[in-house]
Amino acid sequence: MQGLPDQIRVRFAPSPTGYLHIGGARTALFNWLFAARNGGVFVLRIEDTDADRAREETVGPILDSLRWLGLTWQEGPDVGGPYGPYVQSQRLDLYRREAERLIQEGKAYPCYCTVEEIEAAREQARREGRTYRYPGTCRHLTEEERRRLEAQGRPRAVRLVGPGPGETVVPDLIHGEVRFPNDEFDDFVIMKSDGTPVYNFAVAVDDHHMGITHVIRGEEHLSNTPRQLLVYRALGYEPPAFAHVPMVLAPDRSKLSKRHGAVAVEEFREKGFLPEAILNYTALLGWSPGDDREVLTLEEMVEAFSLERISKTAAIYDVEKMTWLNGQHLRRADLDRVFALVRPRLEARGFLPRDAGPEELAHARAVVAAVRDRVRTLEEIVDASAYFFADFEDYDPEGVRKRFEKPGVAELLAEARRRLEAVEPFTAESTEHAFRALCQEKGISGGALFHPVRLALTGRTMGPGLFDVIALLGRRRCLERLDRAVRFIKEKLPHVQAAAAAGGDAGTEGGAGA
RNA sequence: GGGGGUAUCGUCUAGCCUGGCCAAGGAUACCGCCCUCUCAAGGCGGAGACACGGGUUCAAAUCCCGUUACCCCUACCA
Repeated sequence: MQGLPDQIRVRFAPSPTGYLHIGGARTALFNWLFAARNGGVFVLRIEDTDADRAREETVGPILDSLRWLGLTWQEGPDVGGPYGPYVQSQRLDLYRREAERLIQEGKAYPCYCTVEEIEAAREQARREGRTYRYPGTCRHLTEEERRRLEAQGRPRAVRLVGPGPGETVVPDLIHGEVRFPNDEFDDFVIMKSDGTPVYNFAVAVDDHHMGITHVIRGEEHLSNTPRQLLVYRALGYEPPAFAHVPMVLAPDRSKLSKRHGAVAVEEFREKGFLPEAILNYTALLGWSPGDDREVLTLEEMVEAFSLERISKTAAIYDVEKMTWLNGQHLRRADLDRVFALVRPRLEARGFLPRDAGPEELAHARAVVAAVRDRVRTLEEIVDASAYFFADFEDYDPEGVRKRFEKPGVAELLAEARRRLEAVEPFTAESTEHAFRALCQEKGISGGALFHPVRLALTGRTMGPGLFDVIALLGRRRCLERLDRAVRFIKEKLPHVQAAAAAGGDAGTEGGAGA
């Protein structure tokens, strides 16, 4: 890499909203990847200068989600670092000092206009169809006027002296040079009258004082960047490089928010998503590795990452594809880790005692191994393995129609039961052998036996290979469930026997035929 | 209203800078076939897009202009 500073420093700067959503996670990931790729430092900073927002909500969940994803930071509110504190509300002195300096240098000035006065003027302008710009009322106040206004107890905000004519251009690594006419910018407030900084001021001050070299953030900040550039210029600081990444939108193309169902990383975690899948999926939202790979590990992403390969178009996030990717990672993941992740879920459902012994654990682990290839999330593993741990309630209705409502099924299942009772040892191999022999004798196909047995054993029509199911269930449970099925057919489906006797294939509502 | 950004299959994207290799590639989702005791997985196939209109050029998804749509900013929110 050439032309880059000795030490790349990037940051992720969330405000305390109480949760980390997919879009934020992706912004954090892009920063993290950029740092990792270039041997840089990833800094975490909390932007909590908005009193209203910061009050109730917390940063805790955001840090938790980041940590869970594995997007660790070298400097941040919890671990500290040489440029701390990393929470804006603890850096007020800095902002005040910088603002005062600008006032001394004539690049900013105190403003005593009240919010109400400004509101009124803005409203008036709107009625007249004009664009409101702060007229610079307080810009040329004499010392005496200032003292007088101050004496009146007027609130004192600080405004930056706006730019002269011309344009401000934002050099952006993704968008190229974006030009903004300067008459767009008036003397905007940099310090509120309550002594806290305004976002556009605080970011610029912090990014400079924290030595940030590359600002990688959402595109919604692109329009604000010229204002920040104005702050850099006034302060006499060299601005960092900017890269505005396209936004992540909800399925209805609107901005991501809680009301769109699952958008928070924490929710996906609860639903049984793997962190690497979320990382993989969000990376693909606006970035591609340059070849046709889609299932990528973090390491592979680091190796392939570059800002140049980030697209400019907003992306709508699609849970379906993320779920597919999760399945891919679930299959590739180490079985012991998957089991460790599923275990608490099994315990929560009462499928596995919390003090399970080695034998029980080994069995549960084998169940997970058998089931994980056909599901996409951890929670689905639990759903798919329920019948291995507890008796199921009902048989799948469609399965009953297709597999139980056949003449002679009860007898067939009874015979299967006898074979299972006798087979030795009780393994997948030997039971399969015994069942195939039975089919041979009866002159029926494998399916004719396997399907009803599966339904009898699991209540379902789908699942792992039947003989794996049998071995995992164990002899006792198999026999019990086969008995139960025979009873069920005889008691609940007497018409099947009757129909068999009458030689008819009783009333299934036939399809329209192709 | 003003300023800015973006526009390729439903969705995520490759291609665009360095026009021709693009009768536009991959993925997901959907449909079908194969495999198979089922469901998945896997393999194969199908359907599905260059927003619109003008240019420039022998040639445009790629360059230029305009239109439209969507998003962002325009706060003493971040």
